[in-house]
Order: sequence, then C-alpha cells, then structure tokens
Amino acid sequence: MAEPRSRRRGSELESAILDAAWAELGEVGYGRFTIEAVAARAGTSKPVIYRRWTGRAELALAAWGRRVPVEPIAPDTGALRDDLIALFTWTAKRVNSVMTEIVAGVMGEAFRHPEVAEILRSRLTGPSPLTEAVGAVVARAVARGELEPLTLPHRAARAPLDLVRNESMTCGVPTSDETITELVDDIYLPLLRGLATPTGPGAEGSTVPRDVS
Amino acid sequence: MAEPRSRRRGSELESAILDAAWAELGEVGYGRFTIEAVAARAGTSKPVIYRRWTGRAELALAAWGRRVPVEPIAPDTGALRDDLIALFTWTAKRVNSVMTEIVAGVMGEAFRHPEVAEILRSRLTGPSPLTEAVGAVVARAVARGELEPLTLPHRAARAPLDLVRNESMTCGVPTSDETITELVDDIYLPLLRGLATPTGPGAEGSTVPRDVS
DNA sequence: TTTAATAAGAAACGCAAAGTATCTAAGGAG
DNA sequence: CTCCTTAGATACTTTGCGTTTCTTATTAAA
Repeated sequence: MAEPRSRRRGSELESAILDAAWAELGEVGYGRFTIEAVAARAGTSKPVIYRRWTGRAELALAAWGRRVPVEPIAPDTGALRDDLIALFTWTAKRVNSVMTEIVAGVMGEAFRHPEVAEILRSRLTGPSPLTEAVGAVVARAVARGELEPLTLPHRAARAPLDLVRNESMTCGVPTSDETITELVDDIYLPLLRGLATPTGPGAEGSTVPRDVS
Repeated sequence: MAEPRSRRRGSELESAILDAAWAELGEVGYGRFTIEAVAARAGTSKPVIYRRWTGRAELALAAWGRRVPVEPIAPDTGALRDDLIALFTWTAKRVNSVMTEIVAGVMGEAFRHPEVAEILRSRLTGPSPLTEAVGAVVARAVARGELEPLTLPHRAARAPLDLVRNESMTCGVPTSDETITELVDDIYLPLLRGLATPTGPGAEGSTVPRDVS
C-alpha cells in the first residue's frame, strides 16, 4: 500500500482509528485485540496510535465510549413487573454484546493502570439513562399504587445494571430470559417492596412520594 | 542451576508448581503472571507445566482452587444487621485480595476458552460456605422474630457475594466499610424484608419457617 | 508564494513471553 | 538389572508490544 488516499489528520484520523478499533473489538474481541491490527485496519501505523493512547485498554475504552450514547429506554407497560422485565432485558442486550468482554479485559489490566480503572469505574457506576429509567419506572408504580412511596438510593437504582453485568461477567454467556426472570422476581421486586416498607431508614436517595402528577 | 535436589514427580511436582503459581499471583498479579516465571520459581521448566495445563488461565484457576477451602464463617451477633455486616466484610476481605484480579483476568480470556469460563462459572455461582452462612444468619433472624418467615431463593443467597464481587471488579479498589454499609442498608436488608412480605410468590429456594427448633 | 513547524506514515528494532520440539537422564515398575 | 515414563534443559518460531528513526505530506506562518 503506497498511501493511496491523502493523509488524514486530527479528529478525522482519530475517528477512523476508533472506528477501526470498534470493528476489531466486534470481530476478534478484546482478547485478541491488538494495536497492530487496529493500525492496519485504519490504514495507519502504530506510532500514530501510541501518540494518542497509552495502550490496548485506553484505546478499547475510547472506542467503546463513542458508542455509549444509545437510544434511551422508557418501558411503560402499566405493570411494575413487566416494566422491570423490559428494563432488565434491555440492559442484558446492551451488556451482552461486546461490552462484557471489554470490561473484563480492561479490568484485567486496570490493576496496573489506575487511571484506566478510574475511567471504567466512573462509566459503570455513575448516573446513566438506565438509572433514570429505573427511577421513572418505580415512580410510575408508586403513582399507580403498586408500591408504597419509597426512597430509592442510588445503589438500588444501579442494582439492575450491576446484577446483569455480574451475571454476564461471571457466566461468560448471554443472559437468558430465565435468569432475567429470576433477577426480577427473586431480587429486584423483593428489594423494591422492602424499600417501600415503613421499617426502612430512608436517609439518602431521591424520595418518590405517592403524588407524582 | 544444575538441578540440586532430586526430581519430583506426580502430585508432589504438581503441588510445587501450584504453590509457585499462587506465590506469583500474589506478588505480580494476574496481569504479569507468566508461565515462565512460574516454571522458574518452581524450579522446573515450561513443558512440564504445559503438559498439565493449557495456559495461564487454567493454571491460575488451579492455583486459586487449592486455596478456596477456607475458614468457614458463622457470625452470630444476635442482630441481623450486624450479622450481615460481618458477613459482607468477611466476603469483601476474601474477594479483595488476589481473587478479583484473577477473576477479571481469567474472564478476559474465558471468552476464547469456554471450558475455562465453565470452571469459573461453577466456582462463582454454586453453593458455598458463604451461601450456607447467609442461610444460617437469616434463619436465626427469623427465629428471633426479626424477620417474617421467608423463602430464600438461591439467587438471594448468592447476592452478597455477587454484590461484593461486582463492587470490587468495577471499582478495582478494596471495598470500603462505607460501601459495605450501603450494600447492607440499601440493598440486602430491604431485599430480605421484601422477601419476607406475604406478597412474594415464594415458589423456589429453601423455606425458612419461624420455628427453627 | 515561500518557508518553517507539525504530524502522518513506513520500517525496523529490541524485548518479552507464548507455545512447541528435541533431547537427556532420572527414578519408578517389572 | 532393564525398561518405560516423564522431568527438566535448551533452543526455536511466532506474535505483539512499545519505541526509535526517518521521510514526507499538510498546515500555518511569514
């Protein structure tokens, strides 16, 4: 290849590299994700990549990062359980694709690169469209009278993603519908009911009063 | 080194290799865990290791496996919440050491080696001393009248380990006491209370009746 | 328009570790 | 005492990392 097209620079080049990285991740997975292959696919060379990212982990996270802003989710079936099933299913679909392998692979390296771990941590635990959707679903259930008014701590709002991710990571297999049902029926619905009982302390999180009009 | 001591064979040799592997994991972590280093430390050579295990992942899992039968845990403070805190703390201590890095590292490779994933999966999700301890703690709380009689699904019994592991894996940082408190107060106690409400279906798992002798 | 700074891209390097192949000799089993 | 398994040494090929050096296209400045 004697450099057929003109040289790309700046963000154009960066986009091409990240697109190539994402394609590589999709094809060979993080396990065989190599800088060399990305460079070849992007039609550039290793130094160009190393000038921008420190290694595999950062590059993979960057490639993943551009794909994160996805379609929002807002199930509204009229029944709490159905909403939750939809929510968990949606989460599982998103988690199961490439993400799990990336997360696991990156984590394996994150112990040596604290800054990478930090990027990953903030991305996994912060507020997200999903936590918002959880809040909305719960609020609607409360409004319908399906749940007593409750306080939803951030941790509880995160829980669906945490549960699904944990499942996906430890099983290495796409999460089945049966598993989702279990997570909803055995864990999350009881958790919500427990949060809604008057016994709870309820010091933190966003209160969801009955009157949500 | 001109082979000072006599040659080891069979299980003696295997033990020496696994001990060396474990020591390596403790010192350099899974990220820099190499077959060569293990061979050198064990005073043997690579082929000997490759004759027994297929690669890093299997060797690491095998080394880890020998250490798993640990001291059992059976907190009995007289109060459910304190028991749970003790349980979660114990779990976090176990998880935080080398294990998280091994799990993350192995998972990163497991996608290419389904048999490895299967080993890992069974070890992480099956019944364990911990799930038994959870059952005992809950049973005692029920016996004391702290909880209504409830059915504890396997998934709920697994949850403490899942929650702590998830925390450890996604944060890459030793789980803090504050986090443990949150997990207990915001997730697990509400979950148990929710399971104890009459609303629950309660079709599976081991029922914990009030009358535990 | 000419010139200088910037950065892309090519090529090659040394390094580390994977995984394999070959050979030797040790220490059981008979 | 002999045979057979296999430990252990050595060396090799491969792959990918991360770096260095150099050329040259492109952009910005003069």
